[in-house]
Amino acid sequence: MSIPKTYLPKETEEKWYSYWLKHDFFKSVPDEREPYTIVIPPPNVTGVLHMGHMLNNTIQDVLVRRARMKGKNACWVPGTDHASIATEAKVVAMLKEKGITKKDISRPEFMAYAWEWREKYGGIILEQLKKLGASCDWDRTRFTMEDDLSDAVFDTFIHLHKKGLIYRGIRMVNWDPVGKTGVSDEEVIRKEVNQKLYYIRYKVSSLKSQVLSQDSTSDSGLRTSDFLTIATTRPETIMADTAICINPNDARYFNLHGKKAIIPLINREIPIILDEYVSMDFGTGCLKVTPAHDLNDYELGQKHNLPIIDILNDDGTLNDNAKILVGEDRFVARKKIVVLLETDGYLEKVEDYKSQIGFSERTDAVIEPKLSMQWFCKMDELAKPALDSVLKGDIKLIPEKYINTYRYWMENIRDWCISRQLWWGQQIPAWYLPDGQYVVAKTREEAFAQAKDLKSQISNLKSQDLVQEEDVLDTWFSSWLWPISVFDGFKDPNNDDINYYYPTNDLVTAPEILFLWVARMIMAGHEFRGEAPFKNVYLTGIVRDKLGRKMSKSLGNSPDPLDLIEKFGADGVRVGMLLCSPAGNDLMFDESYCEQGRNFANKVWNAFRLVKGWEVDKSLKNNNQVAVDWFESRFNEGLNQIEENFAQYRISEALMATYKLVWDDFCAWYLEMIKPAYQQPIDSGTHSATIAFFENILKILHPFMPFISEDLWHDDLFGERAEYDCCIVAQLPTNGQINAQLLAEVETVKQIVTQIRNIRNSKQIPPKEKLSLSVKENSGTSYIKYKPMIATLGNISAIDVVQDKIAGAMSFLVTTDEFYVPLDRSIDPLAECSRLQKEKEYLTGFLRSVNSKLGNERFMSGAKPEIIAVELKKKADAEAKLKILEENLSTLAC
RNA sequence: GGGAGUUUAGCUCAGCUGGUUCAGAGCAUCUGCCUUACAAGCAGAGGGUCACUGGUUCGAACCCAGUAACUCCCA
Repeated sequence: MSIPKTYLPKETEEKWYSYWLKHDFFKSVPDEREPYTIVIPPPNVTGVLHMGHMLNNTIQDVLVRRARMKGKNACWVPGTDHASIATEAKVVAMLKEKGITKKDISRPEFMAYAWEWREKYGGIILEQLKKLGASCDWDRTRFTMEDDLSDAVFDTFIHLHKKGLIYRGIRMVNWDPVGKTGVSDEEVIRKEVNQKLYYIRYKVSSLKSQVLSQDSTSDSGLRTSDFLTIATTRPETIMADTAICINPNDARYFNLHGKKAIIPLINREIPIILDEYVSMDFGTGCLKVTPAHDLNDYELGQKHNLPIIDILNDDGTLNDNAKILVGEDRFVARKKIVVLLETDGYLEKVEDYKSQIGFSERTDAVIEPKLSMQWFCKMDELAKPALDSVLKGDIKLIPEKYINTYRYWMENIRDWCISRQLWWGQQIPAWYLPDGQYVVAKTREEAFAQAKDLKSQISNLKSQDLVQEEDVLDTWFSSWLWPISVFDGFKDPNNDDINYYYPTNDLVTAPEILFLWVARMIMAGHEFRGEAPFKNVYLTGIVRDKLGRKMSKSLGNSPDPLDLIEKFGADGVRVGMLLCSPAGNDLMFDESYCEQGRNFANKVWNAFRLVKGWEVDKSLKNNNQVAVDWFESRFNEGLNQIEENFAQYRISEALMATYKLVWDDFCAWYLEMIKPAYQQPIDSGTHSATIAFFENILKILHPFMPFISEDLWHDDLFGERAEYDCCIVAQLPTNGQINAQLLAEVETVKQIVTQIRNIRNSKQIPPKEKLSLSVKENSGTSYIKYKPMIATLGNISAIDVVQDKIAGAMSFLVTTDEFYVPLDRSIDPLAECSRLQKEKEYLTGFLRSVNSKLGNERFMSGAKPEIIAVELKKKADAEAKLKILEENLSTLAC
């Protein structure tokens, strides 16, 4: 039998993942146990695994595995969402390669292609999650476009429409000219962009028109009063202007009141209006008003009853209303119009200008504000219970700092634009009559029945006369139902699953979608189940690179998670992710964390090799009972720390507590305490205790490192395992006794050992050379019990208890006990002396500060008695130590 | 422009209700070790004016006020 020196994760991972699957360990069905449920934030079907998923799903898996090991019926529901814009874009791209354009095919044909695409690629990301070790109940995998979930969407729409919460309206929406759909505010990413601010002259028309001379492009133009100058970043929209607005208080422009301006190039006359909205110190103080292409201008236009001229097509090209540059793309048009303006002398100057511009999250196209008829869902009524449940603490946000943001958003909530001008998605179940009225119904038949009942009935209305709304619903309109719909809570609101698993326990997601998704799920939970969908929301940070930049494809600064797993093993990567992810803060990811994780796995592997290699001699008596008792106490103490950290969702700290318990306490101290000399056997008592410890260690490691723990679990060192006796379903150890005195005394022992090692280090004494140790016990602590431990750890041949100081030996002080290590080489009295002097200085200073406190009347009267007692003890200890130090210094005669 | 948050060792972070000379962990660094479980390791060590300024207090990394820098959200 040969165990490799390093842990090799690859085969282990494949082996145990399929073993778990085969034995249905991830599967959950309702039973009498307490449920523990997580629904996955459904990744986008078009997606591939990125670092954000890695973090998010590692955390979920840790929580789920831990719940399973605490005897709960753990259920982690996986799935994907249909991501209408992103998927439609992919499908359009695929069709383009085949030489097909979307408008050449029918809606059903397009949908067939889309489904084909999703069959082929939609499962990739879920397969990747398996590599990470995700213990999802794969039989429960759902997809937001599947029939049952789509039905839930339709029923919800109809329900909300009946309640009067859904309406149609013209709104300025964020238009994505590439995706050719409206998108919500949350799907617009604002970026600061370097732009140009163009200063353009408009003739003022009630004056006699003048012929522009070639050199009139100088600054003096503004003051000639024949012209006014506006500043704009979007010169291509001047053809859509319907007014010029100035501040009525702007003294510079009193002369313009009541006059009109003429749009350059197209010579259309527009009014000059007055509104305090215009800030006098921005640009020139003259604002061009373009209601069709700017949200603020739209509102201004409404206020002043201005006409609306829309000069853009859906794809961002100019339409006939523009009169000039028709058919040109908006950005091409911008360049060309600047040339035209300049040629005709209308361009006064151009300045560099920085401003925020919106980009489509899905297509990265510059968002165009556009007026269009959309469907909206009223939010204020739905938002109320959703806000309350967070404020009352029924739902906990972790970290809590998000409560403020959540509250602010929910109190200022705007209606939700739920329609999208796409095909891939749930087509809105609204049916138009020939006269423009509409009814909302799930099927044509139901719609027809309703239509016939409308008052303004159309004679001879036939079912075929109804035309279904072309738009589909926003993907979030499916996702907000996810915690209910995955358990078929709409189809069958009283089924066993929904009754058992709902509300779920924890939701793990990114703060960026707190409103987009989490808040809406909470609303849906209250609206459709009368209760919040989960109890805790754990908000992870954003994964950034070590320079603090968000990881993104375009920057190319994101490692491929699967490469990382290949390189460091899934366990190593999981540990690496968690090591750098404080709750709620962004994490500066670096591969070295995964390396640390891999090293940790290797450490566990080698500890196992050590224990595995021991021969047992039953005739030996157990010399290690103190060590065994100590580690048991220490383990229980560590268990408490881990438990506490988990209770507060401090997962990276729970991991660090586990890491130190295993590496420092178990490997570095305990195993070294009990390790028999080379090729010597071990007694059976120590051996079996150690194996039991090891088994417990595998359990506490399992949620973090499922593969290596499961693999070692099945080694015959632990005896025969039944087929279903697996680490994944082992029960975590429960809290046992903690012997505080023992723990404290061993800490003292460790200090002694460290001091001995220091002496070795400073005197270049090899670890193999045995030393002897004498102790002068002043503190009342007896070291008899710990003699074998100290001897082993410090490689000491004999420990004597002495009554007098030993001259000429190396010495050190632990608590108030004096230790002497006689050396056969001479010690350097000067070095020794300065070391003691330093210690003395420190203690003197310490004592001084303690004394000054104790001598301060206000401290003595103000501080709590316990604190005073502590100070008194500090004083006594320091004085005792100082006394010994002084004695030693005088022995050295320096 | 409004709001929130952050600032502690070279890096990533702990530090609960103010009370050990309180400044801590992991990683990285340095020194010495190939001591047969592990060099993906072992044993040690060095690193900090707790962003800055003031205040409250017997006592401040912690509480208060102001300043600066960074981040996020909203407009």
